[in-house]
Amino acid sequence: MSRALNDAPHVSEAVRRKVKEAAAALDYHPNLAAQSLIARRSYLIGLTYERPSPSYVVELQNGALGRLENERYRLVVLPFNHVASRPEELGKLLLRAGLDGVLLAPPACDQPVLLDMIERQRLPYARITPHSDLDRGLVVAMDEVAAGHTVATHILSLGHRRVGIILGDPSHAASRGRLEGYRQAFDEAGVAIDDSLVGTGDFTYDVGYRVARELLDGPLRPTAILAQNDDMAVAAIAAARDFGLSVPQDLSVAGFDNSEVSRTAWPPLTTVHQPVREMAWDAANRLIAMLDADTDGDAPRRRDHLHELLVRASTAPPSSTG
Amino acid sequence: MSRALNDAPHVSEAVRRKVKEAAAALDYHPNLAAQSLIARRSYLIGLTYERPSPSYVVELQNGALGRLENERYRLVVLPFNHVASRPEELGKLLLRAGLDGVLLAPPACDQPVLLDMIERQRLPYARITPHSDLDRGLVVAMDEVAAGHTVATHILSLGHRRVGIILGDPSHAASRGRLEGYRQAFDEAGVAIDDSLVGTGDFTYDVGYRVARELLDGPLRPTAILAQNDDMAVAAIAAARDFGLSVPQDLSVAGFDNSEVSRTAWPPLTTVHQPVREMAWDAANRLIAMLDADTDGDAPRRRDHLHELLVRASTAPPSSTG
DNA sequence: CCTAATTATGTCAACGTTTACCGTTTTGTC
DNA sequence: GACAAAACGGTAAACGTTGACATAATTAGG
Repeated sequence: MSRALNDAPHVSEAVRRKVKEAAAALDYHPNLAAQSLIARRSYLIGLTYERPSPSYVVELQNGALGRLENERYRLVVLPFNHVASRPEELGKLLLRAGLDGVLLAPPACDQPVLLDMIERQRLPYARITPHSDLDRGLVVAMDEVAAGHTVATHILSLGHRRVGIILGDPSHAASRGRLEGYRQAFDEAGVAIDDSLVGTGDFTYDVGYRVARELLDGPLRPTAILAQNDDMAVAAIAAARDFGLSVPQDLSVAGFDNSEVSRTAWPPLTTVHQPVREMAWDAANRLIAMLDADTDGDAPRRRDHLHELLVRASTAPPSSTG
Repeated sequence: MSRALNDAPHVSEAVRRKVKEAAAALDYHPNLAAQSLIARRSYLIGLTYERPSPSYVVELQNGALGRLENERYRLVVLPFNHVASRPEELGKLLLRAGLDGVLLAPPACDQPVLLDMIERQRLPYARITPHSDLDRGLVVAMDEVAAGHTVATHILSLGHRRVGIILGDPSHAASRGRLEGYRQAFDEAGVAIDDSLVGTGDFTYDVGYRVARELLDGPLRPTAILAQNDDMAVAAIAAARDFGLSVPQDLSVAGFDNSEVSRTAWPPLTTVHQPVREMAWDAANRLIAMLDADTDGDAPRRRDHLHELLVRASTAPPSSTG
């Protein structure tokens, strides 16, 4: 009888114990489908993301799992590539997955079409570091502009003036936000951004490597490179090595994300710590709070997490010969 | 009516079309809990693994997801640390998760207690690269001994004789298997393994770094290091740098796994490609074949995948001064 | 044109829980 | 010891599908 196992009131201790013993003896496990059916809950939380670096995915996942650990909720992973070009497909996938709620990482969290779909079906969702429509749904954010500003200021204050920039995938709004932060820092320092030193990557090592080579091979070789994630920053270091440049003496390189590779690279990367794990935890936390409360009115809908500049060995003042 | 939507026979085209239109208009989605209840299936596949490198996790996950992509099955991730010391807890977790089947990565796949539990509850499972009880359950394997043999032979054939070894976590049977392969190769070459040059790591960068420093600081500095995964191999390169040794001139380093870091490290690592993604795909494939067939008799229970030695720039013959 | 076969549609039990309800027993109070 | 109140245990409806079965409508064959 369900009352005994679920510690409901109005049941004697003796009976409760006997039932629990019998259940244990028979290795009885309640049927989750039946429970779901009656509770109108699947106790499944979805996590959708798009092909970024392994360390990012794992951080994201671990953050969410950390919050779910002692809950009934389970995490279903639903990676999906090229959301920008086919948001409805992802929407269908999510709606068919029978989820109670979904965590949307970039760039899916910035697809209005997708948000429309899942709102229409009343599927609760939390957005991790979105960059548009910040008033929609639960939002867990990092101020990308401020983060970009911080790292660019670091480079400029070291004295660099010819600064190369490797942008991330243009479909990720993070790329634009960080660039905007760079711009502000450059403006404040009275330095102009040289468009010929701005290259577009896609957050992968390989493309980052190609773009870095182009920057270093150009007429105005930069003395520093701002890469929009760590993988591309590591690629820039590899490219520098090809040109016989040592980091940070001949070229400073700064990354973004504080991923594992930024620690294990040589030299260790100056980077910006994105508290991905904490943000994912927070997103899961707020999502399940909303699910369990069965109300979505009161809680603050947006929460900002702080970035942190980690100055390591890959940045230094430009050499006098530079 | 379910007949119309599920394309069952005995329903007129006209009715079928009308029902489907109405369903689409109302954004109707069948309730998965009710379907699960009657089908006695949750259409959930679990994946459990233990805190290894991000790239390994992502490969594993992507392999499994690749197979599940166009199936009804969804993937639930269930990482779990320190299985060796508490296998029953993982067993309970898995049994309570309401899964149709589970993919077990190391070291969970080598816990007899765990296998006993999930067998008793008739939870189908596939084991990815297990090392003991190879006749239990569905097995997707790589011959670790052969792989260890291959990489050790490579190092020996370059002429190295003083070879340091950094083992992985002892609770992973892979560590023992690879070491056994090293032994065979050393025996064949008539070279003895110097126990003072064997250190025990745990597959992490940090511990690998510490162990590598100890090896390089000892009385008999090795001319080559065999690390049992790439993260520790990269750590060994960093340690070598601390001692003013360049790789591969003064020290050869070989890793294991062909993880992303092995490509992006400098110099790029000689390593052994473990077809993790393919094995995970295969494990998922065989598992769902078993689930869908509702029989577990006929298919071969074990399948071996091939390793591949990738010789890159981190290994070279020992310098004459060595 | 009638019967039989075929095809289409409607009905209802079943899946395994939870919860509300109702009847019974125990406990407490005067 | 009688009564009210509280505690307990049993029963049955409900959750949203599927699939077996029954019934109704159509078609084919004699």
